[in-house]
Amino acid sequence: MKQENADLVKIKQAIDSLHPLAENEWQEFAGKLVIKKFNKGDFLTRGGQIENYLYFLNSGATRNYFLRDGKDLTVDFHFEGEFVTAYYSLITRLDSDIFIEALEDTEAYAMPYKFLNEFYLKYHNAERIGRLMAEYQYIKRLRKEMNLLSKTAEERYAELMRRNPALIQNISVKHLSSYLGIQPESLSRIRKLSLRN
Amino acid sequence: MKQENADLVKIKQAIDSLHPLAENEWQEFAGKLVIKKFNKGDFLTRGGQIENYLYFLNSGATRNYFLRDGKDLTVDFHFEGEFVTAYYSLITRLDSDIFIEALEDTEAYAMPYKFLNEFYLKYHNAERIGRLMAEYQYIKRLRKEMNLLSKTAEERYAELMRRNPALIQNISVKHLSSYLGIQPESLSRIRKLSLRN
DNA sequence: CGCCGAGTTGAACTGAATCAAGAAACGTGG
DNA sequence: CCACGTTTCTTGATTCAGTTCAACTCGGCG
Repeated sequence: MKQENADLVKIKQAIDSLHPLAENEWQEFAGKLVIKKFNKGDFLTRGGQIENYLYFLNSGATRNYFLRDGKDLTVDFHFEGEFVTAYYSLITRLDSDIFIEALEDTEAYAMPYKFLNEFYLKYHNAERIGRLMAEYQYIKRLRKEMNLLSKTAEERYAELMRRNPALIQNISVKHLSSYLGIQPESLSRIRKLSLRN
Repeated sequence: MKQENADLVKIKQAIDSLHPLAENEWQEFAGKLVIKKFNKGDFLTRGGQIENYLYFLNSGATRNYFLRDGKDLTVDFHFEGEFVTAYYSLITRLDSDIFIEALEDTEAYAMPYKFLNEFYLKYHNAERIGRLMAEYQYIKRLRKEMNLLSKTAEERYAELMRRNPALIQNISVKHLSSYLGIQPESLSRIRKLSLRN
């Protein structure tokens, strides 16, 4: 009980940092949250299915990826304190191309789509949070697209290293390289070169 | 006057297709729209400035691009009946990296940021339209990122050709190639090969 | 110990970039 | 309407970043 409240504080802060909810709105929202636990390697969301949840990570880390010609291509990573979902599928109610896997043991609050949508319709504040969340997701995707268009693999790696050094510690070469849009061997070589500054 | 109403029908339809507005909401929105005309080559938005408008194109076409090492890289094209803006800057109120230029003579309705934001705050329906617009923008960016990660230049060209053949007619090789993330010479070669199927 | 998957290294290959030159299309002014 | 310069497009030759395939190293674990 105390445990659960401590976790709820984190998600409440994450929401309030976008836009504050009135107390009754928050209570209603929190009442619909479902706790979910995933072991390393489990799927939060599978490709070919419709996304039914918006997740908030209490602990752990996840990877959003898709498959193409048997290859596994990483779109994004998420960590404790962040929202995750197969956003495209959540919005469109079409089958997801995106898989979300737990990179380590992960605990999340899940908000079912049905309630999320009702919540958007019922409360203007909720709708605003939905807008801000979508806008924030948009910005992430645009930045990454701009990087892919304008930078070499080496520059993309250097930038990632600068902006998110923790990521480079914890994520496998295989996953990092597919996030950067290159092969593991190439990342390995880039790393070797970048060591001697 | 009749002319103006004819144009307003288009933007009203575009909005209603996201989510309908009440009559009074629409009247208030329409009252804030400013007509702007651009000659071919004019800028709707310049890099280094804060985006102050959400545009709706009554006619014409635009290109969103950014500069890097003197190179000019295309993020997106927009045509009659679509909304355009330097979305990142509009949202964050930070300087835009994105330039928007008119590819031909273009007429647009412009909604000033100040009013747009007030409109979001004042009406739940408006906020919802803002959310849906952001979600739609997100989807476009995700799709393009997935293409850049997973497909060769040739595949990206073939897909674009399939989905948007008009674009290939009207847009210069220089702009199309930078949208695809390749050099004009490469696109020229891809085109030659794809002629003999 | 010995296996196994992840990471690294090497060598050959390839898709696309770059550099350079020519051809076609375009606009502007006479 | 033509002539000119300018930009855009194409083609060729070369280079290069990153891929592919294969072999080897390393650390963890049964």
